[in-house]
Amino acid sequence: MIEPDIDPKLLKPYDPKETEDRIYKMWEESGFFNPDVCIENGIADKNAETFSMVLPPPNVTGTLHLGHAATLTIEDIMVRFARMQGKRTLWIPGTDHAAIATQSKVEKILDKEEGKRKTDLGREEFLKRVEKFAQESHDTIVTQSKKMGASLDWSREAYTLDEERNFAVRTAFKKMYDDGLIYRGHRIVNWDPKGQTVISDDEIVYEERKAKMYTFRYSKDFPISISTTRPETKVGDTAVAVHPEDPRYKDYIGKTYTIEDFCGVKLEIKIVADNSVEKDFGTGALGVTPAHSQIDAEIAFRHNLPTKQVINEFAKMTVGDERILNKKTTEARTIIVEWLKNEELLENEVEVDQNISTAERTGGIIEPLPKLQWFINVNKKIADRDDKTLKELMLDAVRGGGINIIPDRFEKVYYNWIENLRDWCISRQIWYGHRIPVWYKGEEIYCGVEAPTGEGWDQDPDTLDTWFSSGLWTFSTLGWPDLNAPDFKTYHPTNMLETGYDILFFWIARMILMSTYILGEVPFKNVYLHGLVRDAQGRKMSKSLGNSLDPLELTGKYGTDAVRMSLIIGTGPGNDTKMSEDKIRAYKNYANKLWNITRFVLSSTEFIKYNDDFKDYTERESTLIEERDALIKEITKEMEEYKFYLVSEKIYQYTWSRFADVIIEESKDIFLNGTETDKNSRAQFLLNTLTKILKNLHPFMPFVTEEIWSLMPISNKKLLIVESWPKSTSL
RNA sequence: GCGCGAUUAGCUCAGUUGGUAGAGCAACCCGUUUACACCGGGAAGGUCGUAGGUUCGAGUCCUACAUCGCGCACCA
Repeated sequence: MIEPDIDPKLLKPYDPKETEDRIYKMWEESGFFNPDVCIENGIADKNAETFSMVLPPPNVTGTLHLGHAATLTIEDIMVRFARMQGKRTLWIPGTDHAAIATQSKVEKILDKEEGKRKTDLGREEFLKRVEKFAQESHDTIVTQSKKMGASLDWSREAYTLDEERNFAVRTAFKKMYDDGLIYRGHRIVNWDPKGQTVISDDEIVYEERKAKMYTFRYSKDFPISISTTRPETKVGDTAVAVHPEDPRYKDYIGKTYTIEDFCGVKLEIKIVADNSVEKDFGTGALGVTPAHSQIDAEIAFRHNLPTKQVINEFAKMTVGDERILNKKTTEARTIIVEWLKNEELLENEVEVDQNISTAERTGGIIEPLPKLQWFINVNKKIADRDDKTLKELMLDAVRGGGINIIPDRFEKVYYNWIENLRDWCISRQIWYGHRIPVWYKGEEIYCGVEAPTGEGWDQDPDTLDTWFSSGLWTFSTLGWPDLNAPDFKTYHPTNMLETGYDILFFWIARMILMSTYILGEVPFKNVYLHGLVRDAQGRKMSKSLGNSLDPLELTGKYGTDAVRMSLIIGTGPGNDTKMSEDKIRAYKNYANKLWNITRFVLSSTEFIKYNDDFKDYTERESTLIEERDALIKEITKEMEEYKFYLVSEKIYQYTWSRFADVIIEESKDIFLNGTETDKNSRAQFLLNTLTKILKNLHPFMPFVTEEIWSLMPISNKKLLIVESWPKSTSL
């Protein structure tokens, strides 16, 4: 049955290796990833509806993992669908400098390979190393993204730390500074002794551990016992707080006790009454350490208590005699507990579960310290924004319906986060990042987009939290601060922000903050949150478990289309996806099935000339078309509702179980025994339906569909990537 | 402590406004003069986490509870 003039390619199984790079190159050369080119070529009307989206910029800390592959796939599906609908479609690529993450990665490499620390190199030389590393990571990321088939407009690629973005950052900072939203303050901050920097509340990861809670008195004649899991901080206590209504301690309120020798340290302890103390917790009395606890600092503020720092940036003791001075906090703890025992001051010790704060990036145990840092005030009323605070702006953006979050249960999570939000600490004591645009000269302070003129100005040595620049991403990539930049005018607010739910607070919330404040408009109209990619047993993929799958290895083995399908099918928004090689294999087979379907269809319909407008279908084909078009209608609606997991499965189902197993099978009989009319009708139908399958499937499996498309006997073909999404209006 | 999610065939998941359960993978049987063995045909497999409730009717709605996972808060 196979005619000799069919493309010989089709005689062999589908070979993604031979196909994918060639196809991607063809797309790139066409320029169709760029909406301007699409308009020039009449693919999108110059006034067509827009669809714009930024790619969540991957951190330049190495290579892409399956989570990135999932992001790229979901977004590429959205983008290809929009493009096929004739929209002016823009998808912006970029990478994130990821300040702390990148710097600590390079520090590790430097230590491992050369046994050096960053201070051995100095700021300038160290930064060169980081930049080199970042560049290499960037190149890998770009190659991998292309391998996934992502139809990103590379001509608009951006970096969170490049010139344009730096200018945007300085402009945004200056505006916030002038509006009094950015301030410098002496506060208890989260200090990471390992990374030697401050971090924000959101960069803390809690780890549950067993700890000992000790109950003791400062001295024999001190009237109240207190409990703590950190006895070493007690050398910094300046008060004991009790509940005002607690009859046990009422008589002591207001008195001050001097403890001459607490393991070599003299203490002045005042008894204060504070409503924040719970009577029923522990002894009902709380030793107040204003310098090393956020809550204690608040109590100290209310009662005007002195603050006494006893721990430094290296988590070592700064007071006491040789027993504890310069000792690590953990060593000092043991020593003080021993001392309490010897002095018979320790009343009991109990094992408790404790959540310990660690730094997300370095794993260091957080040491609360009083430090002078830069903050964003989230509770200050902003005159330009109807006297709303940043918190209120962020709340209103979602509550008012300007931003729609999918799945919507995350809206609650978002509200909850905002309600608990405190001022955002934005300064970091690391070298890699945007330098704070503030200069000092003696008592003078200057904030500006450019450095001040004149002699003797020193720039603040700190850099900004990486999320500060990420927060500007939807508009800093579109030409802002130039409000007349064509991209900014055309594509902002963006239509969609698609990312993993794990960075809802880190990133999405910050973009909403920046955009509603700076521009007075939302950064995006829709948020689509996908889940984590897990292994077949549902475990998180990690190097230590040895269960992580490398996307490049998988695409090499099974083809990109198969990997994409397996990342989509069975994955609703907000739910985690389980990945296994078995699953990918199934879709590799599917790509090949499609290939063989094509082989049959092309070779058995060579006797006709394909006519896209063919009308003389027999009864049988008319029924089949009705069925097919009902499906197209259904999946088009689901595409618009972002239900890609349903669409991909339905197309799979139709092509395999219906088109191949039933329709093609019965076609064999028709071509053998049918009338000329029957044969014609069937041949036209097969070709017509195959073209529709290819179009519907293209966003999901772009490579194999584009390759087959090139073999189709259709006149006036464009590349499939810019063909029109099928309308279900035929007949 | 507050909140969220999950619980449906061995595994992964669908199940739209309530009408007595579906798909893929795996396993089982049969089949290669066939577009495709990266295949076809067939059969098998579920008291829908538990207990109540609403309803003519519940996998679907309501209430408890259980197990797992997650977020936030607390963490003296």
